[in-house]
Amino acid sequence: MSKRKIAVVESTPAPDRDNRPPVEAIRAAAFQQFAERGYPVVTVRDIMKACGLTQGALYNHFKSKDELLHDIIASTQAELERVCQQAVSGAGSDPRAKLAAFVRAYVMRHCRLRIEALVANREISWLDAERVRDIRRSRRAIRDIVVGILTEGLEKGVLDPPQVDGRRDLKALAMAMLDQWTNVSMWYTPGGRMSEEQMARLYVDMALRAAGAKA
Amino acid sequence: MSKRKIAVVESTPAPDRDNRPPVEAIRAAAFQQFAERGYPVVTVRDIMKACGLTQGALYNHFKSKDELLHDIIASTQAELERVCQQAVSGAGSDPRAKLAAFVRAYVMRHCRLRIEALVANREISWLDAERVRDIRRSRRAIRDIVVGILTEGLEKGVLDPPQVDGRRDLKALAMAMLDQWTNVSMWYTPGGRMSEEQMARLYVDMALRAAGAKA
DNA sequence: CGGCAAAGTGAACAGGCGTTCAGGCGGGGA
DNA sequence: TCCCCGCCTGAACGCCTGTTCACTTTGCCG
Repeated sequence: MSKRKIAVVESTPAPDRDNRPPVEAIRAAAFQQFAERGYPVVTVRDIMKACGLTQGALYNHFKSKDELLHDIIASTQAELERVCQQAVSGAGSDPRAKLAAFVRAYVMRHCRLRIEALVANREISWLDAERVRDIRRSRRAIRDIVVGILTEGLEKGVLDPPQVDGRRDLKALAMAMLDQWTNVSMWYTPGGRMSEEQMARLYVDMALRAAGAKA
Repeated sequence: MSKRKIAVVESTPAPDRDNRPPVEAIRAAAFQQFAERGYPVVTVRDIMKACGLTQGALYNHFKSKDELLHDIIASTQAELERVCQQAVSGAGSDPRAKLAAFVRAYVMRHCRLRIEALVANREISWLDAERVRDIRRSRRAIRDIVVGILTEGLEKGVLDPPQVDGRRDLKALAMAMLDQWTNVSMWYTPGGRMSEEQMARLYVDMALRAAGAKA
C-alpha cells in the first residue's frame, strides 16, 4: 500500500502567486501584509499562506523573518535614492527647477508605490541596529540632496527659505519638507479625488512656496 | 513561625514610580515604552516592571492591555482637540492670525508632549475598530478647523491656497499640512539645535507661505 | 528510465504572550 | 485589638510565535 496521495487531488492550487517565481511571490505577499497590519503582528504563517505555501518554505529563500524585512526595505530604499538622484540630474541648472523635479519624482513615486513606501518608512524600527544603519545612511543622502538644492538656490538668489531668529536652518527645513512628501503614502489612495499627477503638482507648488521661490 | 517577611527588607523599592498613584505610574511607563518600542512588542511584564510592579497588578487598574492603550490615546487626543479650538478662538478674526495661532499651538504641543503625540499617532492601528472610531472623529474635527480657516481666508481674500488644474482642494491641503505638523514629534528632540519656540516659528512661516498669505 | 538536487510539507520544539487566580500583605475603621 | 478590603504577588493556563527537521514531491539532466 503506497503512501502517495492519489493523483486526483491537485497538488497545489497556488492561490495568490500568479506565475511569479516563489521568491517574488513571497516578497509581494510580505509587502502587502506588512503594509496592512505591521511587521510584528504578521506571522510567517500569514505570509506564506497568502502566497499558497506553508511556513517552512520561507526558509528555503530567506534566513529569517528579519532578513525578509530587510531585503524588501533595502531594495525599495536603494531604488528611491536612485530615482531622486536621476530626477535632479536631469533638471537643468536652475535650483527651482531642480526642487520641482525632485518633489515631483518623490511624490509620484510615493503615490505609485505607496505600499512599498509605507513599509519602508514605517517598519524600519524592527530591524536590528546593524541593518538599520545603511537604510538611515541612504535617507541622509536623500536629505542632503534637498539641502544642496536649497543652499544653491539661496546663493544664486532664486530661493528665499524661511528664517528663524535671523538664521536659516536648511537642514531642518529639508527634514520638515521631506517628512511631508514621504507621508503622502499614508493617505493617498489610488482611486481618490486626486490623481498622482495632481498630488505631484500640489506638493511642487507648496514646496516652491515654502522655499520662497522667486517668480 | 510567621510567614511575614522580615521588616528590614524594604517591601517595594518602587524603582520608577516616584510618589504618583499607581494608575498614573502605569500610564507614564506605558507611554514611554510604547513610544520607544511600539505597542505590539511591549509586554505587560515590561510596563509593570518599569514602574516597579508585577504583571498581575495591571488588571487592578485596567481591563486589558488594549484598554490601557485606548485610555492613554483617547485622553491625549481629547486634550489636543481642546488646545486647537482654544488657540483659534483666542486669535481674533483675521484668518492669517488664526492659522498662525493654530500652527503655533499644534507644533509646540507636539514638541513638548512629543512622547504622548508619538504614541497617539502611531499606535492607533492596534485598537479595535470600535475604539478607533472616536479617535478618527476627533482627528477629522481638527482637520475641519484648518479647512475652515483656509475657506474663510480665501473668501476674505487674505489667503491664496495652491490650485491644481484651476481647482483648490482645501481638504487635501489641510491634510498635507497637518501631516507635516504632526510629524514634528517624530524628529524633534528637546536638546537639539532648535527650541520649541523656533520650531513653532519655522512651521508658522511655512504654513503662511503654503497657504499664500497676503502681506 | 533512473537519480539527484531544489523546493515544499507539516509536525515538533522551546520560548514568550495576555490573562487568571488563590493567596499574602498592610493600613484604616470598629 | 481585630478584621476587612483594596492592592499586590507570582505561579499557572492555553495559545501562538519563529525556527528546525525528517520526509515527500517535483522537475530536470543524462
